[in-house]
Amino acid sequence: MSLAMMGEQFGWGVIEEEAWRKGPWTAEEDRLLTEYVRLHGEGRWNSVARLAGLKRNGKSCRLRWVNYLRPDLKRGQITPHEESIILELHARWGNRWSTIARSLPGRTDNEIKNYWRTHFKKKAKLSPDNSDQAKARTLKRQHFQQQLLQQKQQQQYLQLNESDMKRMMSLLEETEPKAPFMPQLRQEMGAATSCPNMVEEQSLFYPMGNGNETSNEDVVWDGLWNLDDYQWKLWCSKPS
DNA sequence: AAACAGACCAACCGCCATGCG
DNA sequence: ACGCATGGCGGTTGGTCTGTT
Repeated sequence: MSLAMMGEQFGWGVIEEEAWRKGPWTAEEDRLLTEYVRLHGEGRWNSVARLAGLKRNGKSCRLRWVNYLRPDLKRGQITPHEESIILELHARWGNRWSTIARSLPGRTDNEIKNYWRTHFKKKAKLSPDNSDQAKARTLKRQHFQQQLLQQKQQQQYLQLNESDMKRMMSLLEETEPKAPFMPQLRQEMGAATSCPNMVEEQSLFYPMGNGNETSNEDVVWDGLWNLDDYQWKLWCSKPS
């Protein structure tokens, strides 16, 4: 007899299924969770589930909020600059995604993890020709998704009321000083990071720019697309 | 046009650390 | 000191979409 059948026979499988919902979140669930967090703040995730009337466990609620519903999330495609930071920090820290994410405000560890896995883990295995094709395909896809996202964000902004805006601003103010890419700090520390391995061990300085940087840097990173791990480490250890 | 392969990403799972009674 | 609850993290899975054959 399977576990499922036993559960059905004795009832507990059914009870369990009723207790916690799984799978994709509905718009209504998102609304309930967002509303609850807006009123009571983050934390106590198990209570959130109960008090907000959600049939989701605390873990699921936290994950949904952190990875998808948080108002300070940046969303949209990773910029070349962010990409360089991800590569750089991954070379330094390995798969410590949450640590890497802290240096990229508005990005989640899950997002970075997914990005790295799809863009870099397999990238090294591809031949140059396939790599070009894949990149072109990815860019095309990203462009399309970006358009959709912009439309969605515009709609969301229109729906934001004043209190939402205030909350967002206070969140930004809270996170701003912790951001590791403050130009004045960079000056004070005299950091010159023309090569990834020259970043300070604990103090990180990553000017994010506006995502429109192109030209030389893009050319450099285009070349890096095809580096495998070993080549990448060699490149990192190059004197500038 | 349909089948297939690969890319992408949301969500789940298991483990570990921490805080609290 | 111990056990429990909770939150955080990294790895993995599964569904969907898109491009290729």
